[in-house]
Amino acid sequence: MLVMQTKYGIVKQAIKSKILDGTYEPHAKIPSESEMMKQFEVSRHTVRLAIGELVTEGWLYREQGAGTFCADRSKQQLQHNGMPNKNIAIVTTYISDYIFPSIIRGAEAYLSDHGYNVSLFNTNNDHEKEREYLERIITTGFDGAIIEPTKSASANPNINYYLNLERLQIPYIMINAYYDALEPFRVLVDDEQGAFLQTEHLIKQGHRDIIGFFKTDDMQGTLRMKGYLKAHREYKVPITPNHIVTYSTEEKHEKPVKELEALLNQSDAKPTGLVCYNDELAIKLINVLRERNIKIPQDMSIVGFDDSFLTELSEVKLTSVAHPKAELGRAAGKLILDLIENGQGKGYEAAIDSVVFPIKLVTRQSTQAIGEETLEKTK
Amino acid sequence: MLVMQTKYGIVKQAIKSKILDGTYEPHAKIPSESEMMKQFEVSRHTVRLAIGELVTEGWLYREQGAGTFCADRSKQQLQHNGMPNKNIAIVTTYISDYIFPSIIRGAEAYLSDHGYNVSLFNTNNDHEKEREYLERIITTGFDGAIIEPTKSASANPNINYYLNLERLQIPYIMINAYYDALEPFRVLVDDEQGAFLQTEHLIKQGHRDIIGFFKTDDMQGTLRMKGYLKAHREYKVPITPNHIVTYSTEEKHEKPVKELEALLNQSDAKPTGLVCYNDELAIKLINVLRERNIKIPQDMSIVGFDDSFLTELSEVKLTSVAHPKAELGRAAGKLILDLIENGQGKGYEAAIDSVVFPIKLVTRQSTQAIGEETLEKTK
DNA sequence: TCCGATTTGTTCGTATGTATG
DNA sequence: GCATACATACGAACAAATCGG
Repeated sequence: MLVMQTKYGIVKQAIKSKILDGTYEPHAKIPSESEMMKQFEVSRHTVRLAIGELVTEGWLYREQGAGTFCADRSKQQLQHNGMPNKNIAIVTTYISDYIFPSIIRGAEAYLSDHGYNVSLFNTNNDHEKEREYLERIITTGFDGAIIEPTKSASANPNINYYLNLERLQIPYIMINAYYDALEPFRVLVDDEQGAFLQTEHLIKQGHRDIIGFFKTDDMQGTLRMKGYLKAHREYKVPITPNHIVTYSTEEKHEKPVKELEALLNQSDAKPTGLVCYNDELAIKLINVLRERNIKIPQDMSIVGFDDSFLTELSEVKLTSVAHPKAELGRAAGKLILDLIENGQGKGYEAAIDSVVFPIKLVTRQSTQAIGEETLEKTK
Repeated sequence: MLVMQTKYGIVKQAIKSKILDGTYEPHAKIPSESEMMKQFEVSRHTVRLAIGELVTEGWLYREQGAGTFCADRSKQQLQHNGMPNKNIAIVTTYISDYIFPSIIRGAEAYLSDHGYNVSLFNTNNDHEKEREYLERIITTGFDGAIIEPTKSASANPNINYYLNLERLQIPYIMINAYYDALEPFRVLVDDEQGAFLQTEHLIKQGHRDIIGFFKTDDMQGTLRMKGYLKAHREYKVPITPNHIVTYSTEEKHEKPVKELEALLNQSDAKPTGLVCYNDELAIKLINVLRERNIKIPQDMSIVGFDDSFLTELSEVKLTSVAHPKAELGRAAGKLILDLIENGQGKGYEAAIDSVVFPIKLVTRQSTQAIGEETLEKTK
């Protein structure tokens, strides 16, 4: 649904949300007009306008003297069912992220081969958008959904929608991250282990002052930070607090670069290694280092994450952590089809289970042991 | 219709009668609200109630500032008994191509905002797959399709499917390229002009031996080759046949690199400039040059195509040709909605038209005039 | 059956915002 | 810039239906 800037639109959306997230069950009475007036601090006229439209759209019905009630859409649904065929929704945060297309492609290929259509939605990491799409998944009648959670590190305001999906027996799985409270089926990469490998690699090469850059508004970032810390503890390397740089999606273009520059300018505990949230950031930081004539890997070792095509692009090939991207999408497609075709009711089928993908380090030229001479590159 | 005792019911009935008896013809303006107030001696609110219901029932439509008009009911019947849902298919060749996500995102954002679901299909540039998806689009009942043609340079064995789409009045548009025989609505970048700009730029800087690399299994590549040739002719620069390197999708990882190496090894007519099919190839070729210690731009100028984020990634920032990617997707979304909601039957509506996006050259550091000293980079 | 409180239904008045021509 | 027309919003009053006591 489009963004409603008008008051009645806000009221309308609020009511509709409570229908879709299951707060108002079919035939249950919704609050009276006067209650709504207080609740939203609007006039009765405005409340009536909102309710009126929902009535004409078939969401509610009114009974004079009695109240306004939630309509039972389940019956109309059969008649109304729009998409006759097999449809799966994929909800991601950013379609454009350099890493996502592979995952989407993997899922699309598998699902297409099994006769399903794949619809794409991207939330731009915005909870509002996520809600809008969950509403659409419920109303349009998708057979299942593959969802990358929006802002997975923070509490999710749309929990009720997910619970309603379960109530309506629309299977869904989460990829890359998940909301703890839901305990959904999921397909993940072992992010903590990944960052552990990044950090361990540098520690074993003698690095002690290692900066970690983590995007912490999603679960992946916080897990990777955990892996970074774990490696330090396990190898008894003291942790310097300001060597951990966290940033949010909005800050990704500015903050890490600025923080690195600040850390390079200070004299004590000069960093010799960088652990990056992903390859994109690593490339960005390499550019910063290049401008300061800091040689890689002689003066600074740097490790990326994702093992994307970016690792091969730079002059110095990037050491990175590899995870199977297309396979991850494929596994997600397989899991959701298992759920649709076999398992009704979460937890029923012991045969169906979440998947955690293993991860490994791919060593290239952007890291070396402290003090070591660079080997001449041989092709 | 039953007798309406309420005032708004009377007004409503009166208006409806005049529609049914032909007093108000389709698209004719009906009296304004204030006129109705006088005529029926009721308040404005009452008039609005009456008109409002007629609008939701599809008898009238309102335009702010202009007036209220009689709807054309004859056409709505056809649309209404069809599918209640809004679904658009996007068929691309490669979801994973670094340039595609932006286009898909642009289209997805626009279509989502207008309440449509977007389904994704990728053909891997395989006609078989394309056919499979076209079948699915027809049988599943999509409202429209945005299609990037598979192997657009060669004849298409699935022409009949496209013709059938037209017969079934399922609107479709093509992006990036199109099959000549169909003359579809389309959203394109001016590829020929783009390659003309690439080549012209080098010629004006004194380059005479310019290699052009073109992927010629799609229309874009052949058009770009045309632009390359046109620039040579226009500036009266002789064309060396083996300075044109063509390759297919399958060959893209190997052939251009090998051809470049072969051309560098030969002694006569040493190339001083490279015109690349896209940025990805340009970066790949830059790596080849780097291994041979050929300096860019002193010894070799190189121009990319797409103005993607890759241009900023390399040590030497890449001169490239820019086209608006997300806007192209957006325009495609807009065009298909125009066709769905307004235009039935191709060619009918003169208001709806194909779009060709302008293109421009973005000069960075990977090109310079023959013999010129490199300016020191200043930040 | 009636009463009164509650809830929706109809109607009027008024004001301000915004798009169109 | 101006008048016109629809869009949104507040307030008030009374009518009609429902429901519990």
